[in-house]
Amino acid sequence: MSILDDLNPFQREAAATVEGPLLVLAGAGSGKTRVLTYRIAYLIQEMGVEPWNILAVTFTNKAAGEMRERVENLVGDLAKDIWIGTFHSICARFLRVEAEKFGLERSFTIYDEDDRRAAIRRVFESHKIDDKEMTPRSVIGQISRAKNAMLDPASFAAEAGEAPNRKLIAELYTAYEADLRRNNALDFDDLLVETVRQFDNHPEILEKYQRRFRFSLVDEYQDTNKPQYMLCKQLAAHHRNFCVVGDDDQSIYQFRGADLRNILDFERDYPDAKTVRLEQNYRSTARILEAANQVIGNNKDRKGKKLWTDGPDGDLLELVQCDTDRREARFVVETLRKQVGSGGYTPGDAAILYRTNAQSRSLEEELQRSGMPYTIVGSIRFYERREIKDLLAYLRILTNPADDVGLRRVINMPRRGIGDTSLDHLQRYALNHGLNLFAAMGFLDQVEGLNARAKKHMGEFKAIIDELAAAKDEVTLPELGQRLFERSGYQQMLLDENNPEAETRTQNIEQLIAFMTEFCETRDEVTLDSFLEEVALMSPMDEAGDTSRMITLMTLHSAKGLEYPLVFMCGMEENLFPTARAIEESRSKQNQQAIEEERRLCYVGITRARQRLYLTYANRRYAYGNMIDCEPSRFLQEIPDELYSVKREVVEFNPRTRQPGRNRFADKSPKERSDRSGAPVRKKIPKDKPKGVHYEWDEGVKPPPQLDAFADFVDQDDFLAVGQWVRHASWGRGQIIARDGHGENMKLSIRFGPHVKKVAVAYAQLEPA
DNA sequence: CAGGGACAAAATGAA
DNA sequence: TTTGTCCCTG
Repeated sequence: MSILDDLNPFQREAAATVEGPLLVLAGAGSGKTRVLTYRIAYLIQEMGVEPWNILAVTFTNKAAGEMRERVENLVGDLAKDIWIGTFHSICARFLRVEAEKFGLERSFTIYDEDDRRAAIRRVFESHKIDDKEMTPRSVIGQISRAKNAMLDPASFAAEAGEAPNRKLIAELYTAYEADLRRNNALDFDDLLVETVRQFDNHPEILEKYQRRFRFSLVDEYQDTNKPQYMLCKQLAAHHRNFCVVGDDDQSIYQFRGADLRNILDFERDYPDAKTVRLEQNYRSTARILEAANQVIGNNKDRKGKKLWTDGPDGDLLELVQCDTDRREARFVVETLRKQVGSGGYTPGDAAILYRTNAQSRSLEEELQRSGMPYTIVGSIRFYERREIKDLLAYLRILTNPADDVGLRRVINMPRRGIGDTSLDHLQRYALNHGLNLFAAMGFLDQVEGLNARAKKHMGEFKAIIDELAAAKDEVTLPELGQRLFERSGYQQMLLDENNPEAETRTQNIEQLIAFMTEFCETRDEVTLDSFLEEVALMSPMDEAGDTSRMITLMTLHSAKGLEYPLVFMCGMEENLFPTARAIEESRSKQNQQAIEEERRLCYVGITRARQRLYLTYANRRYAYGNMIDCEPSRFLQEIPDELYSVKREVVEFNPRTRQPGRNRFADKSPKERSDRSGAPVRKKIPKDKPKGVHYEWDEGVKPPPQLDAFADFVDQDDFLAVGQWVRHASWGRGQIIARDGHGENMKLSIRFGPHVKKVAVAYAQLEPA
C-alpha cells in the first residue's frame, strides 16, 4: 500500500523516480501538480526524507501556496519545513540570509518597474540624454536583456562592436548599476543574477545549500531563463536528485528571457536523465483537446506530444464573429447570463481570456451593466495604486534610508513645500559627498543654495522618518503603518481633499493595514523587510483573491496553470493575437519564433477549458480612440472546421444606411435609442467654439450648473450621453474642459486637481431617419 | 512652488 | 481615449 497508488502508471513513475535527474514532460491537464505534491509526500512519508532537505520552486506565489497546501493535506504539519517558493522569493531569501558574507546590506529594497524607470530617468538626466533619441523603456529593456544573458556592463560593452549605440547603452547600464548600489537596491533581474554570481564567488556557501537540498523540484521549467537555469544547476550539482516538470508547448515567457532550450536540451545537460511523459489529460473534452493539438501541431520547435483523453467528446467549439469589440463584449456577457441562468453554471465556472490587458475594458463595462460578479486579474493592481505605493515608499525608507527613488517619491507627498529646485541642491550636495539623499539631509546647513524654508521643511521630514524608523522595531507592523499614515500627514491630506476619490484612497490604505495584520498572523517571522519583500514579489494572480464565486477576467498569460468549465477567448484577431509585433518579426527576421510563442499562448488558452470553449473576434475594434479594421486570427483556421458548431455572426446593421456597424447608437440600450426619436434636427457644434474653454465650480455644487455650462456653447439637447458622465462624476472642486469636436463627437474632460478623473464623450445627435 | 493648459505618446506579456 | 510631461503663470 503506497500513497502513489492514487496515480496512473506514468504519474507514478514520475513521482517515484526520486534518484537522479528527471524530466517530466507534462501536458496541460495531465495532473502535473498532483505528481509534484505526491512526489514530495512520497519522499517524506515513504523515503524518510526530512522536509527541510526538499526544495520546490514555482513561478508564482499562488502556485507555491497551493502546493504547500496540497502537500499539507497529505503529510500534515511536516509540510511547513519544506522550502517552497518562487525563484524570486527564494533568491531574495538567500541574499538576505547570507547578506553579510555576500557583502550586501540586509535591508535592500526591491525595485519594481516604476522604480526602475525612475532610476533610469535619473541616469538620463546625469548623462544629458534626450529622451527623444532613446526612450527609458528601450534602455531598460536592453539592460534587462543583458542581465538575463548574465552580462555585466563590462562584458556587455566588450561584446559591443557594430552598433554605435551600444557603447552608450553600456555606459548607462554602468551608471544604472551604480545608482542601484548607491540606493542599496536590487531589481527583479538582480535577485536572480546576483544570487548566481554570489554563489559562484562563494563556493563554500553554495556548498552548504547543495548539501542541504537533497531533492529539488522545479515547476514550469519551460519558462526558466538563463540565471534560473544556472541556479538550478548550481543547487542540484551535488546530489543531482533534480526533477524538472514542464511543457515545452506552454513556454510563454520568452520576453522575460525564458529559454525554451532549457527544457528541450535537458537530456543533453543531464545525459543520465530519465524522461517521463504525461499525455493523458483529465481536464478537457476530446474536442477541446483535438483543437489544442491541431493548433500546436503547427509549431516546429517542440518535443512533440499528443494529449489524449478517455473522456467524452463534449460540445463543439463556438466561433463567433462580432461587429465590434463592444458587440463582442455583449455577446460574451449575454452568453454568460444564459449559461449561469439555465445552463447550470456558476459565475465562478467562467473565465474570459484575452491577449492584452487593455481588452478588459469593454468587457468590464458590459459585465458591470449585467450585475454579474466578476474580478479582473491584474488590471488595476492594488499595489500599483498611488496611495499604496506612496505608503510603501515610506516604509522602504524606514528600513533602507538609502532608497533615493522611494524618498523622491514621498518627500513632497503630502505637499511640504519641497520642490524640484531644493531637491536638486540636496542632490548635488549628496553626490559631491558620496551620500544618499537621506544622509545628506543630516547636513542641511552645509547644503548650498537651500533657502531657510526648504531647510525647515526638509528637517521636519527627516524628523518624521527618524522618529518612525526608531519605532519600527518597537511596534507591530500594522501599528507602524497606522502611525506612518498619521504622522506623515498623508491621512490629513486625504481628509482635506474631502471627496469620494480621497475616501476610496483612505479605504485602500486601511486595506493595506488590514493586510499587514493578516500578514503578522499568518507568518512566523515578521519583519518590515519580509513584508516589503512579499509585496514586491506579489503577482497579479496572487492579488486576485477568491475567484471561485466570480467570473474571472485575465490575460492568457495569467491563466496559465488554471482551468475553468467555461472559457471565452476574446479578440482572436490578426495583429492582436498574434500581436502585430510577432507578425512583423516573423516577416523581417524570417523566423517563426515569435509566432510560435503566440501559438503556444493560444494552446495555453484552449487547454484552460474543461467543457465549453468560445472563440470570438471582432470586425472592428477601438484602438487609441478610433476604430480599426480587424481580420480573424490565423489560429482560428488552424482548428479544423468540423470542431466548430455553425459559425455565428453578431452584426448589427444601421437601419438608415443598411451598412454594418455604421450606427453609433447600435450599442446603446433600446431605451437610449428610443430617446432619440422625435429629437430635434442635429445642430452643428459652433466652429468658433473657443478652444480649451473651461468651466469651474466650487465644492458641493451639484450637476445642474455644469449642464448649464455645457449649454453655454452647445445645446444640451445635442447630447445623449450627458446623463452618463453626470452619474460618474464626483463633486469636488473641478473643471470641465471642452476639447475640439470631431465631427459629430464632442469630447469633454472633467478634471479634478492634476489628474483627469473622468472623461466623458458626448455625442451630437444624428438626423432623424 | 503649485496648478493649468498644450502637446506628445501610448499598449504585449510580468516576477 | 487616456496618461504623462513640459512650460507658463500667479
